[in-house]
Amino acid sequence: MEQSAVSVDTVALRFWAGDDTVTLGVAPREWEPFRGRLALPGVLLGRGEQLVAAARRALTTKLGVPDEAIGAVGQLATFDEPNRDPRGPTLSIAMWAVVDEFAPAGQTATQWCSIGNPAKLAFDHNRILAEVRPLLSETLWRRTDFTRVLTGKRFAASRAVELTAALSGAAPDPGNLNRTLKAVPGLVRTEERVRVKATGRPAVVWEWSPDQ
Amino acid sequence: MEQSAVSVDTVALRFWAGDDTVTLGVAPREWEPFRGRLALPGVLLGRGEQLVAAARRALTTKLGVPDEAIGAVGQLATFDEPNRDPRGPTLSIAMWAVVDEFAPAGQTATQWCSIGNPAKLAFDHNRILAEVRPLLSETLWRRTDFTRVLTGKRFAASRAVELTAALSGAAPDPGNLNRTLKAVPGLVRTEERVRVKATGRPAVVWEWSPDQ
DNA sequence: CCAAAAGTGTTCAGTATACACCCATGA
DNA sequence: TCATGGGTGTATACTGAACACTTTTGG
Repeated sequence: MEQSAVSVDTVALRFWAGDDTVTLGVAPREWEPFRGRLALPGVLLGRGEQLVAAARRALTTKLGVPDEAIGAVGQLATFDEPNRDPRGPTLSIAMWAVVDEFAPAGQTATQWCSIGNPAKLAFDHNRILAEVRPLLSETLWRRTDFTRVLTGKRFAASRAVELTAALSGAAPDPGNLNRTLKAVPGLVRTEERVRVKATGRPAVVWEWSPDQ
Repeated sequence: MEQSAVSVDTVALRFWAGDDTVTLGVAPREWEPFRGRLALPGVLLGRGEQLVAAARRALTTKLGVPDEAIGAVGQLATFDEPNRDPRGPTLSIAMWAVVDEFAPAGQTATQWCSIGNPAKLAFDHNRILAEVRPLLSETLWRRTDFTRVLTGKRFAASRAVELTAALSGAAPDPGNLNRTLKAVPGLVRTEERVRVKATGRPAVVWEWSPDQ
C-alpha cells in the first residue's frame, strides 16, 4: 500500500555562554516548496533509520551542526494534517535536540531565532512550535540529559533564571528556582561565585557531578 | 527515498456494563509473520490517512468493531526499533481507542484480555503495552473524552473503583476516588443509589452532564 | 548610602495519600 | 447484629507559587 511520507522535524535549541536567551536553529529552504523561507531542519526518514538518527542528520545537513555538537535528542509528538506539505501527504514527527557550542565551518545561512518569538516559518512549523513549547518547558530541570546539555557543566544561578524564562515564557521567582536546582539529582552547588550582571550580588556557580 | 513502513497499532479498551474489568481487544494474525498469534489491531497507514482514521480502520477490520461503536481515539507514542517487524523496518505509532457496547456480527476470533495481565502478543506489542499503560492510567479522570466513553453516561461509584483499579493496577482508596469524581468537570452526582454488589451499602450514581 | 541583583525564610493553596470512623444494606 | 461494602472527615506530606526580607555587590 502506498503510504504518506514521513519527515522528522527537529526543534534544535542552543544556549551558549555568549547567548542571553535560548535560540532555535532554522535555515532557509533550498528547494521548492517554500524555497528561501525559513524552516525547522527536517529530513525524510530513511528506511530502517531511527528517529534520533534522522534528527541528527537534519541538524548536520540542514543547519551545519557537526555531529559531535549534538548533545541530546528526544521525541515530542506526531503531526498528521494531510495538507501540511503541498507535495503530498506527509507525517511529521517532531523531535527536540540540544546543540553544544561549536565553531561554524565557513558561511551558513543558518539563523538562530528566539523560541518565544520565532520567525515566520514554512509549512506548519509555527504551529508545531506552539504545540511543542510547553512540552520543552516541562522537561527543563526534570530530564537530566536535556537540561545538562543546555546549561553546560558549570553555570551561574542567574543563567538558570534566563534559561527558565526563555523556555517557560515568564521570569521565574529566583528564590523558588534556587530550591528547584537544589532538588535536581546530579546537580551540586559550589562555593564559587561569579559576576554575571554589571551590578548586584554575584551568583553561585552550580555544577553537574561527573557521572551525569 | 525509500522509507520505513508506518503501522498504526491501537490499544482498544472496553469496559461494558457486564465487564468486571477493563479489557483490551486483540485478534489472531491472519498472515505471516506471527500467523495465528494474538496481536494488537494494527494497519499500515494509508497515503494521506490521518492517525485517528487509521486507528478506527484497525478496529473495524481487525477486531470487527462497527465504526459507530468507536467512542474516542487518541495518540500515544511512536516506536522505531528497526527490527521490530521481521518483514523490514516498520515504525509503529501507538494509539488508544475506547469501544462502546455493540452486538458482534457473527463469529469473530477477537479476544478481550485483561490489560493488567495481557496474553503473549506478536511483535513487540507487549513492550508497547507496558510503556503505554501508565499513560492511560494518567489519562483517566483527566481527559473527559477518554473517561466519558469508558464509563458510559451513568455509572455507579463502585464501577469507578473497578475502572481505576484496572488501569492503575492497584485498588484506589474509595473515599479519595469519590472526591476525585467530585472534581471532574461535567460529572454530577445524582440522588440515585444502585445495588452493585450482593451485600453492603448501595452506591451513588454519577452522571455526565448532557453537553459533555 | 542607594540601587540592583542574588539568596533565604515563610506562607498559602492545591494535590495526593493514608486511615479512622460512620452509614446502609442483606443475611 | 454482624459482615460487607460505600462514604465522610481528618491528618499528613509534598509541590508550586507568591512575597517580604536579607545579603552582597558597584557606583
